[in-house]
Amino acid sequence: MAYWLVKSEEHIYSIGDLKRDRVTSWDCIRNYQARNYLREFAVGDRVLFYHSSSEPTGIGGLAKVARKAQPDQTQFDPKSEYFDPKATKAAPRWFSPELQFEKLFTEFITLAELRKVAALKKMVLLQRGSRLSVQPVTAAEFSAILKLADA
DNA sequence: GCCAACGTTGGC
DNA sequence: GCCAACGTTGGC
Repeated sequence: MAYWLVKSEEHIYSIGDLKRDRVTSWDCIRNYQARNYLREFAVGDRVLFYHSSSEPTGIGGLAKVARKAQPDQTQFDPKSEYFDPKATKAAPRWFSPELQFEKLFTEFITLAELRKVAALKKMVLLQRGSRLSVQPVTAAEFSAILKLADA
């Protein structure tokens, strides 16, 4: 089983929204490295849900991969802001897995708190200038974060 | 709102 | 294939 972290701007789609929806298609990702990771998502993988552009920023809870990545439908829709004229149904460019709500942390874990944890020093999220919106997480990092969340 | 860091685009 | 210009992300 693999572990991941996905970022979402809180005001656009929050862990609370995922709790309400129960399941959502993780679409509109338009970055090749993130896309490559999304294609590695396997059913049952666990996902840390990170809020960016929030006050404070940090990890709000957990999700689980409910379905492996399928072609992201927004790339085919000329009316969508995420339309990609170079994508075709035969050769889709962008993919989206489905995420299922797992839990809301009772204690939101802020970025500042994450930075204080020695075991997380090498976490992708905490590296200088890390803007990637889909990131791999190691098993050790994942369990250190669960411990912080008391989950 | 600022701006550093990074990704993407496109001319050559 | 290089690289300058430009756009975006995201913390502060």
